[in-house]
Amino acid sequence: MKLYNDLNRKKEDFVPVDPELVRIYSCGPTVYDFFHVGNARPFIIFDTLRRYLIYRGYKVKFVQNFTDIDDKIIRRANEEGTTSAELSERFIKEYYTDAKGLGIHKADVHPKATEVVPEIIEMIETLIEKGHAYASVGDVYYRTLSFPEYGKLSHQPIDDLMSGARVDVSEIKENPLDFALWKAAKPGEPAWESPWGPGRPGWHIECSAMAKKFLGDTIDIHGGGQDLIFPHHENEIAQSEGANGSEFARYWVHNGYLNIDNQKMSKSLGNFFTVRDASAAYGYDTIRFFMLSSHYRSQINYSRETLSQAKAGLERLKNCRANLVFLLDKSGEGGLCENEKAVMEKLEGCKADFIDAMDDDLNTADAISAIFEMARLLNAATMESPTKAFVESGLALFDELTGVLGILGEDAEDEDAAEIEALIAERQAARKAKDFAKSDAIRDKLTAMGILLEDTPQGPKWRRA
RNA sequence: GGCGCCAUAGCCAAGUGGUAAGGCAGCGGACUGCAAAUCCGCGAUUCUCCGGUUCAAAUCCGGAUGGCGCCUCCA
Repeated sequence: MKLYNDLNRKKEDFVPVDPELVRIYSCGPTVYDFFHVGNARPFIIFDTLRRYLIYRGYKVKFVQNFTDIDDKIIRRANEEGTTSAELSERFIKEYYTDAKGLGIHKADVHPKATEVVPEIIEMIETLIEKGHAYASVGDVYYRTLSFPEYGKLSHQPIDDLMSGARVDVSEIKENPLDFALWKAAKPGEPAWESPWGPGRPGWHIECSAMAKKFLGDTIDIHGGGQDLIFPHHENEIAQSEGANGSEFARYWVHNGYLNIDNQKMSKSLGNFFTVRDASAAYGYDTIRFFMLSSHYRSQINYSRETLSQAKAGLERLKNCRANLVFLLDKSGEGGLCENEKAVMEKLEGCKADFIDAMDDDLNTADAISAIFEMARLLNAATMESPTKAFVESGLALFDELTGVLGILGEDAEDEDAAEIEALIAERQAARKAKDFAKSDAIRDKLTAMGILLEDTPQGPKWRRA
């Protein structure tokens, strides 16, 4: 597999340090609110990368953190008259709700920053010992100039970074580029004891500490949004490599931005959509499908039109699968006929195309086109009395590929099935009696219940919209 | 000022040297009580523009125009 590595800005063959186990760290949410559709992109992308690596036979250890202590959380908690801990717990729960809806599997470890404070302190002490950090009035800062490779991920000469850095009027920091590892507690803020007095960890250090604790000094893939390249990931490299003395992450993979109506998402423009709200409008599955319909590194545009198009496209794949499931117990026994054998070969060709696409830097857009081709072949081949053997193997292959992308979700038991089946039977009776007014009325009623009904040569077929 | 990205049919979107995937929308046909779904057929002589390299370029090089991002919290 090839992956684009931002360290050298090239597609590289992916070779994990340990051929048996791929170690991935992906930056997770700061839990002070529902996460928005922009946040959802990396979650979906790296979930898909993880699924694909597993599909290709790797074992994967996947770590995604929760930032559960920071300025925004403290501020929001104060506004709501609650504590940081309660607020972050609440939005961690909400994260899991949306993540599950989006088909994002739970990470192997979901560490919280507040759970690794001892490891963070230990790492900061190491950095101080090695001359990479210094304490200053209860804070601790990273001495950026002590790490000569600073800027190697963002490809910025350190001089340019310095000229762009905000000049700090105070003399707390030695250099404007220095960033906080430990922040002294202000009155009323949550605080942990440390050698430098009560305080809390800076944002960047938590990821370095968690990656080290759960994945070791060198990880294979570090993921996140492009906006984290600088300063967050640059700082992680400085911290981890400064403290551990070894390479931190071998492949740095970043997803592109998500724009709203061709504009950058921003609260001042009011073009902000949470996944919770977006899912109500289009469905979680549409959001995931939409994200995977373009290459992960390109910018994508979230709009009413693009989401509606994604929903319609996904519909085609859902119909294909529903048709196969419907035919499962209605198809004839016996082995594949000659024509079906030929189609199966073409389906295998689609699978090969799918793998080629995914191997090429996770080209999910191209991979999806292979699935559409597969759908066309399956639809055409099952128009009249396919064999059960064909339907079964076709469905298995279809599920295999859509499952890697996680785009069709899992079958859910329908609690209203009995009632729906009764209505459909009633409608069939009306149709048989050529009482079309009644049969159409029943179909309208089912439509209102969110049931899509189709008449087929094998009888009526229904599924949830 | 520094570092980058993008420009492909009405819309979305693959394609990094060999003669333009796929999807949505639309049109025609088949099927259907009607519908839905599905199948078949139809759309870029051409990839923003201008030069160049090459037997050959959407793909490489130079330039122009337009759009965007990072360099500050941010997925």
